[in-house]
Amino acid sequence: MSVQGPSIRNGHKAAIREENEKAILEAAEQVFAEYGFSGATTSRIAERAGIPKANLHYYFPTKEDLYRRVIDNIFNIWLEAANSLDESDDPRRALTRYIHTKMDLSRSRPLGSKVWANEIIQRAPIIQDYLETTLREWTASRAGMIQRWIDEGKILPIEPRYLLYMIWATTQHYADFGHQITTLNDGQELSDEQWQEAKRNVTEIILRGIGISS
Amino acid sequence: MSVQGPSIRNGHKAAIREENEKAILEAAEQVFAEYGFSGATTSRIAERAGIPKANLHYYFPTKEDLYRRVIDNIFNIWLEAANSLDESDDPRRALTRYIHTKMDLSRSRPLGSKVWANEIIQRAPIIQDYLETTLREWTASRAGMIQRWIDEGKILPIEPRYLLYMIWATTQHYADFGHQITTLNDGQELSDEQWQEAKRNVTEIILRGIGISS
DNA sequence: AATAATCCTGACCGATTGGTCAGGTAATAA
DNA sequence: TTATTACCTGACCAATCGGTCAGGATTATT
Repeated sequence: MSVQGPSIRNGHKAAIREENEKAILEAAEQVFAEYGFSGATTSRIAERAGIPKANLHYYFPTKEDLYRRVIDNIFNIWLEAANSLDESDDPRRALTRYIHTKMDLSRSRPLGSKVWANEIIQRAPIIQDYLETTLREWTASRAGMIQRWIDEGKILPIEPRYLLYMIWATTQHYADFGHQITTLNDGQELSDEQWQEAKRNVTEIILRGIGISS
Repeated sequence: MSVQGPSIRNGHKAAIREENEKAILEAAEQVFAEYGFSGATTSRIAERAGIPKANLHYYFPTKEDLYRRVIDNIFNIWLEAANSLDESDDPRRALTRYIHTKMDLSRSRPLGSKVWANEIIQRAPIIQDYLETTLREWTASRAGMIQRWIDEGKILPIEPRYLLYMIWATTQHYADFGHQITTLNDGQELSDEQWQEAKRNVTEIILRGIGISS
């Protein structure tokens, strides 16, 4: 978190590495988000990072290595955000916090969401193992949590999985389809007020939809 | 709709053309859905259509021509489905029908949805004009319709646009993220029963969410 | 039967792809 | 100071890209 002349003072080399890797990863996220894995080119990424292509391949030997690192970053950010579901045992509080967190991520890190979307649309050629391990476990555990709320009569009986899908779909839509939303907003990105309103609407509809009266 | 030895009898040439164009468009939808515009290659499309690449370029001079035709098909199908919103003035009936239609389309034509998703993620380089004309008009008109329901007290006050986005996001998620859903379903595609359950859950949560009691 | 129109395709084009490599420069360790 | 290590990059590679083209094969028109 600390901001200081690159890296720990001492280690000019280390600082250079850190700086370049960061620039490359940022550029890669942009290009992968926009063109998908196959459509992205390493020369375009290098250009956007402001370095020669050969230098990019010095840090990341193959395009796939770079792609994996980008996906890794995103997945970890999402996993962290996912914890917001656990911080309360009250469904209203837990779900409100989770939906808000995901909406905020769609606004602050739309590129990550797009890379993920591209990867899934392409049938997850690279990260299938994530889906089958971490994501599957996470989903099962949270579905169980929601089921308990149902059993305790805190929310109406619905299939937990389909509720989770709805939350993912709706929140990530604001990142993945941001361009469409902007166009339908007369070419203007959603203002702070509109974003607040969207969050409120999404949260209210879903909560009320599962029987949590506002 | 009629099935008969290719084309209208008479015109063997016309029949051949019809057959080949269809094969190419089908193959193109698959490949564009999976790889996006930049990632798709004409040779891969030709291969999947079972013809030489040069023959593909005989029917569709450029990759962009072919892509436009694919997008055109999808957009028209969606527009037609969109009419299901208008066939009733009762919000429950109209929205139920619309949601069901979109869910059915996500199941029967997931590739079209994926091509659209790819295009929007890439900021709609090809079809921006559709967004700014047809889609903008359609959205404004339906938002007005929903607003009228609100004014008449038939549904709770929400911003119509965000309701539409939620419907699009949730229904299209079952196409675009179908692979993720399948993986989380232990590698099995959703069965007929699960699909029915998903449709019912989605519809109920959204309707109840805007104040239409079930 | 002759002519015209359409369908078809192997071979080819310049441009771009992901990736390599030899050799140079700058920082660190001895 | 002298090795040693790490960083950097122009030039290059085979493979593939979107697209062309000459010319052969079929079908339609006269």
